[in-house]
Amino acid sequence: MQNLEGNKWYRGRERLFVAVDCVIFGFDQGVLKLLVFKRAVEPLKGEWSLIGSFIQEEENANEAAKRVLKEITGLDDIFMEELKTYSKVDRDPGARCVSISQYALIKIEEYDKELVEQHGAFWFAVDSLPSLVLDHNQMVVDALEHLRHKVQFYPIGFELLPHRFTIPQLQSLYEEIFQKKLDTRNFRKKFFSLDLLNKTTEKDKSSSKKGAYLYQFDLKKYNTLQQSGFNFLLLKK
Amino acid sequence: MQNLEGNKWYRGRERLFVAVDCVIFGFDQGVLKLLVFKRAVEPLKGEWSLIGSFIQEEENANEAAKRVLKEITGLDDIFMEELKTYSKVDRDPGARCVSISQYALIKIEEYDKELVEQHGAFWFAVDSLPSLVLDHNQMVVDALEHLRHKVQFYPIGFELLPHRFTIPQLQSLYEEIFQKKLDTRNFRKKFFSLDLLNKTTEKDKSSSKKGAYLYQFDLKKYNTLQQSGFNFLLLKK
DNA sequence: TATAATAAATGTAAAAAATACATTTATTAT
DNA sequence: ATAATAAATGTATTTTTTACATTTATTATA
Repeated sequence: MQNLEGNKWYRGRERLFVAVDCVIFGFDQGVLKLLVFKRAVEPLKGEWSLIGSFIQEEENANEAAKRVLKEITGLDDIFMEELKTYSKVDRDPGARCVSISQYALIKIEEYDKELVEQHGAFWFAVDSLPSLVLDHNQMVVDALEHLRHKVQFYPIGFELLPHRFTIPQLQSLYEEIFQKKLDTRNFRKKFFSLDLLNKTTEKDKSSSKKGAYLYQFDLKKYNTLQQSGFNFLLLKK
Repeated sequence: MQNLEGNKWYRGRERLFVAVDCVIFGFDQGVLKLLVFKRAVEPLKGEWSLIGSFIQEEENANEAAKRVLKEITGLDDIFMEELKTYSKVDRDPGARCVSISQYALIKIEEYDKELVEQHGAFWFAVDSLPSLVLDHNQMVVDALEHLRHKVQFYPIGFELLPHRFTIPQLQSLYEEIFQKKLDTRNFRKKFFSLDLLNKTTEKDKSSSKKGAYLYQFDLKKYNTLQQSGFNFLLLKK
């Protein structure tokens, strides 16, 4: 980093605390959940909060968020994107602090349950969240809105499902995200027409006698299609 | 602001410079343009740049961006939204600085031309921009991608047009944004079916002998429709 | 004052996509 | 063998999208 002495441009400018906060979604048995965190330290000890961190010297915002996610869940290599910046002057009564929210979609059966417990983190259904500190409830509302929009145009739903999943699981994910029942026949027709699912020969019999075939999302095919101007667009209405 | 002495939480945390940078779009005679700025002061004097500012003590990011926009263009009450945060450690060689990009859509005939000139700002067609400082070209690329997406789902195109505009103007705006010729008949049919345009009795004869009727966007109607789960969705492909 | 020139405005038929809707199938437990 | 359960499937109707060419209003000029 360059020596700033004598550089009028930076001299006297305010510097702010800059944090990231992670909105971590999981999909558990038909329910969309969020990982929230009971603060063990002051300030705001004992209150529910998203998981966050100040940005450190040697990392950018996304790296900070990934670091936090790794610390809490043990998970690496997760779908995570910046959402929005929260910069209201008084949003944090402790100090002037800007927070960059990042949302993550995780496969709920893969995270390290012990680690999560150690960090005082819990899963809540998104529709029955407790009151969170600062503007964290707003962050969740914004993240949900974004998720609902984005999931229609990009195949990110798979990030919330196991590597192999059934069509009923996939449908229930979309039903949960859109808060709307979908027709089985039309859902399948639509999804199969996209030609992005590979059927395996195995069935998941955990929720029926007949069992439902397991499928995998074909990311390579998607990438190829997308490059040629393909539109994922799942639901019109 | 609370006294932080004794508050372990903040003590020793790094503080960063936080700036906003404005990606200002305008639509001028069929061409999508961007307002860029020749720096008059060090550092990077003489180079092309987006217009930005450090966030000040008493303002949030959006307020900072609106302040800048007002200073440069004289315009108030402009469509402006946060886009993305740029936080790479070395993005600014002068100091560790995070920038929040904000994009604005302005009606190009309304800004204060003298003010703009005074500030060394110029309009460039987006497809022939000069090289900009830091990661500002990336900001523009990201803003364009966002604009292309958003304009399909939200009626923000009108922010770039005069209050009253013709259908040919509207169509050329979409053609310019999507970089694609559209069919006049289908374009009109689609737009009229949305029922969001009010036809006036006046014509604009500046580009044809016959003249084209002037229309206005009906924001109230849009708001009502949107609340009842309406989908703007302009183009499928 | 007729004609040429110019961009604006319009309609229809065919193809594709979305929707509504009910039965059969595979398997397990009794 | 039968009952129970969730998975899987097909078709007809409606809606939306697409492709495509001519007429209209006006001004300038011959």
